[in-house]
Amino acid sequence: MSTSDTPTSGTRDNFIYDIIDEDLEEGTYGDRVVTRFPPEPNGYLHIGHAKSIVLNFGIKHDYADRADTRCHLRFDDTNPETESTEYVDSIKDAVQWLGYDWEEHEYYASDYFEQFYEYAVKLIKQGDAYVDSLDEAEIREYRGTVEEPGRPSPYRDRSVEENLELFRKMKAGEFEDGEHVLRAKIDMSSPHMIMRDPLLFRIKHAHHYRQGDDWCIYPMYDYAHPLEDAIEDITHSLCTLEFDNNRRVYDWVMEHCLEDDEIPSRPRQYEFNRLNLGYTVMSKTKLRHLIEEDLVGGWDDPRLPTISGLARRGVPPSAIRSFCRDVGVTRSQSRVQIGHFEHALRDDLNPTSPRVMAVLDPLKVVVTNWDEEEIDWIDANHWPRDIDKDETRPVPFTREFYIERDDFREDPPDDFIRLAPGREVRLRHAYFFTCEKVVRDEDGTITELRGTIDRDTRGATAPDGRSPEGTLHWVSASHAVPFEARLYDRLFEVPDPDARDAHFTEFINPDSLNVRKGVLEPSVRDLASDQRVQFERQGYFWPDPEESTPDALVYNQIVPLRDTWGGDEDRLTQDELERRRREKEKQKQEQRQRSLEGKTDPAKYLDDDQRERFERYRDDLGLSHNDAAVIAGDDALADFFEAALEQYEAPQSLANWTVNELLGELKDQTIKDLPFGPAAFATLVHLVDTENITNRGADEVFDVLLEDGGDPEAIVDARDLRQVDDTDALRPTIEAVLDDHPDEVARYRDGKKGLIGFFMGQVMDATNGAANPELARELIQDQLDA
RNA sequence: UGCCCAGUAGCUCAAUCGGCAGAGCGUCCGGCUCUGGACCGGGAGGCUGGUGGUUCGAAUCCACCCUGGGCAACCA
Repeated sequence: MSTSDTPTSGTRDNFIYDIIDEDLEEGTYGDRVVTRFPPEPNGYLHIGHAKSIVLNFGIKHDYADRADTRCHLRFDDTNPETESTEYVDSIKDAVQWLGYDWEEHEYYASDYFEQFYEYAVKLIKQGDAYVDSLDEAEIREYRGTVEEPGRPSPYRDRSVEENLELFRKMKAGEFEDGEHVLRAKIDMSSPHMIMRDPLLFRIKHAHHYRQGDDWCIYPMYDYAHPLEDAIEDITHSLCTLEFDNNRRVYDWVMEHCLEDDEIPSRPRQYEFNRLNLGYTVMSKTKLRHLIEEDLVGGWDDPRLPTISGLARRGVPPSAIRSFCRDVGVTRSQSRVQIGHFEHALRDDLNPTSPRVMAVLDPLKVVVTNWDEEEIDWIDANHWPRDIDKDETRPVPFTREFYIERDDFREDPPDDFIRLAPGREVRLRHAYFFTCEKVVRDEDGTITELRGTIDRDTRGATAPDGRSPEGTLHWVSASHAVPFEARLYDRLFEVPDPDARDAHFTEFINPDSLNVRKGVLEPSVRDLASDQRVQFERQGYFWPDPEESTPDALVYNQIVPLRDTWGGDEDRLTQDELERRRREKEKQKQEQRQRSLEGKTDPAKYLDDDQRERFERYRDDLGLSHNDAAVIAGDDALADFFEAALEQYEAPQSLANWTVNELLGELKDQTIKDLPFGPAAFATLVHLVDTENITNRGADEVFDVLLEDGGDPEAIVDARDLRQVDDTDALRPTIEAVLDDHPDEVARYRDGKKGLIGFFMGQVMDATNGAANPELARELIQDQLDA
């Protein structure tokens, strides 16, 4: 994995980049690639927004060498009631902190209010919008439900003049809130709820933080957002999956507001999966709840996933960037494990954080063979050997020092490699130490350890080559710098606190903040106040920017080191993996059962006429049950099929092509719009049946037909697609393919039989799909087994 | 039969418009080591949600079904 921001192969590739590549190739937007990050200034940004920021600004950087790129920062401030300048500023801080620069492209939706109004007037004039005077409850009622169609509002057919006049008055402030709204006139019976005449403008006599009291009508998101994109000449408008449905209105607004010549290069919306992190909450309301109830310290509490919280905790922006690139941009919902995030942090911090020693829970150790006054200043490297840096700092070794209480066990388990009575350990950078005596107070608590060091082991290596298994960090007692360490753990005890029956605060982890009074080695005084460091064997830390002072140092734990020894109970054990595998297998079984039980006959959905047709297809024409039902159930398809049948009387062949090939192309066009008719279709199928062309060749002809129409025979001749089923003609091609791929041949002969598909593909490509596949397969097999 | 989206290794994602099912993380084992860290090497882990169909060939195309999520705000 890479920690740099230069896009590396693998991490930058996602379906959006594919789309951009294609647009660049086809010149949809010339050489422009313009994205935008459009937050509403009504809350603080969190790591979920970071993913969007990294995506949008990342595109600007990644395509800079090939295209004219920009990324706008746009405040989507169309709702005066919740927005404020305070949020605008915090959002700008967050974007900058993440390392991105919007340059002069800082925009506000509220600056476009006049244009939104003008476009609305245009819609009204076109008859595409109307003023509705139903109240809120009535509008809801008229809209219907997901199962029942809506009904048109009684005001739906007001004249253009009346609508214009009312809308003007709405703007002029002549009505109260809620008296009227402006609606798009689309389709009240649409199966898509969003298209049942969506609201465009509502009346709101409210003070806007930027526009003051200039406006009393405010546009809705579905109307404003596409126009904002269009006004700014955005090319790729990226948003999260839950806006998928809204894309229909987005497209509608584009097509009804823009001029015809603007349509081809209009912005298009693409949806990607939002970031869900385990063991935390991300919604604005839940975050606000935590703060208002004093369950955390504020928006910048280091346990929060807010950008300000992460920044205060010490997470480097570069780590967030690489994490966001790592999690992937797809269309499938997902929840990312917190361990993934922590890995990204360590990966970023490891090569950039100098090592120092800190003891968080001190236990005093006295070296009985070391004088009170003697100080050995050791030149200790800030970096481990595998990092290519070598600054050092002086570390004092003295008679008394502290070690971590945890690092000593009086009665250690077998796999414990640290200090125990009579055992020798290595003191990092210093000497080997052997524990000889345990001192305790009257309660039995250990207060002190006594023992000796081996003076020959200075530099922590022994001349005789012995090497203790354990290495401990330590801090000289006489030179110790006291400090406070704040250790943070996940805020919630469950991975999905917001998806449970109980209120999410029930799952708050009581130990999410753990404060320790510890000691630091003196060299930390020489570090910059914002220097991130690794406390050896513990984790990455930095001074709290708000509360740490030179006299009272406070360090935040950014992330602990990976710990492979005991302790961590939610690590995935082998048993747990096995259990999950079994669970998954079981669920699959159950699902198989259910899906078998739920299976219905497609003929069940046919009406009487269709059923009659279905029976005729099945009984008279001998079509398979399924094909008969599919074709009979679609009137236009059935007409097409029957027309083709008059041309060429091969029912099942035509049915196969109709169902399996034609139907697949009919997702975004109708039969009427096809550039070819049933006759051409029948000819094509006939060519296949008579073995004039292969199925693969037929696919190619079909593609041409779909694109430009034409005569199949002519296409076959023009492209030289006639089937080759002559062994002598094929053999040289096959030999050439095998010669060109000696590695694959070797692997095939080694047992990787799946490669036959690869060879077939090569041969079919080489012959432009004309080779008789059965024959080709046979010949390839012969050659390979020879 | 409301509409839309998605189901690939434990997790996050790939698979060049039908042609070798792969990568990172995690896990296990080994190596290295003055951090139980980092790094290096290796292993395990898959009926591509299911059943049929089309095809020489299906994760990919078709049908039906199953599971999860989204959509019925004068929020965005």
